[in-house]
Amino acid sequence: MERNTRQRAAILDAISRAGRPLLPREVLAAAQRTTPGLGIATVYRNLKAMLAEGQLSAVELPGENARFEKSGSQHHHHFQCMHCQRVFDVSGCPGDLSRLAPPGFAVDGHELTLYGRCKECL
Amino acid sequence: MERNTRQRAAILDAISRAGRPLLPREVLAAAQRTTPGLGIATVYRNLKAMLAEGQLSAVELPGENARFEKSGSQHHHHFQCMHCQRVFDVSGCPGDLSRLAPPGFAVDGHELTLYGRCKECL
DNA sequence: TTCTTAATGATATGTCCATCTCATTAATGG
DNA sequence: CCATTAATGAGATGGACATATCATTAAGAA
Repeated sequence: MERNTRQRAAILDAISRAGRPLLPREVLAAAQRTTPGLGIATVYRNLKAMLAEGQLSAVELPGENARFEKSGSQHHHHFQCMHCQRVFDVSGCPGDLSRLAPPGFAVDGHELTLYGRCKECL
Repeated sequence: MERNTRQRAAILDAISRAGRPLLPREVLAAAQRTTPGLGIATVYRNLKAMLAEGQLSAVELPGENARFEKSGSQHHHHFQCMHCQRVFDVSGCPGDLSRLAPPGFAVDGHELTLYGRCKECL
């Protein structure tokens, strides 16, 4: 990944514009609007590369494949719409949750997912 | 699933004794101790059936396959050890998290996963 | 105990996602 | 503008999990 290709730019642009974590197939669909002919293999290749470079972050939700969003935003969590299945960022965080763990367990991270209906699906 | 087979009993017993959510392959391994020859297909069949009957509940964690635990326990969350990968129940809950969602979004559920080291892996 | 047939066990098959292969295309250096 | 070769696109292949198939076994009724 040493060249700036149209495809790579289109992929990053698609994720940036979305403003929410996208599945590889969503990235493909979005990027194909500016770059017809774009292949799924190229999407996976670039997602993997940009992940390694730290340009993108992976978002894993229960029972879902990894989604990708731009890195840089601070600690946050996610909301999944139970109707359209799309995932959105949520800014807040309940804070320290160590107290919830059983005695003798060391907590050093957490993931939180909210479920419900997004604005468009209400 | 209308008959009480040794296999079915062994599967439920394995999950009960574990006291934590088990992966299908963990269920197989545990149940084979009392029922050698038990097949993975039987495990999947019975997990699915007991899930449908409400006897078991599925536990989905980010990036993980579904695990299974006995139903009945009240609202709770899970802890995954980053060393042994095992999953444990945690009793508490941070409470109402609706406030975290973006305006116009309706929250009606949440999942929380804690990560760290379990007692045995510290 | 015998009979009926649901359930099992071994393995084939299916599914979904991700990666690999390789001929072709196109991004940079000169 | 050319030459070099990284990157792409199409499709094959891989891998992990889950389900389907079917001959065999065994649970439960009589």
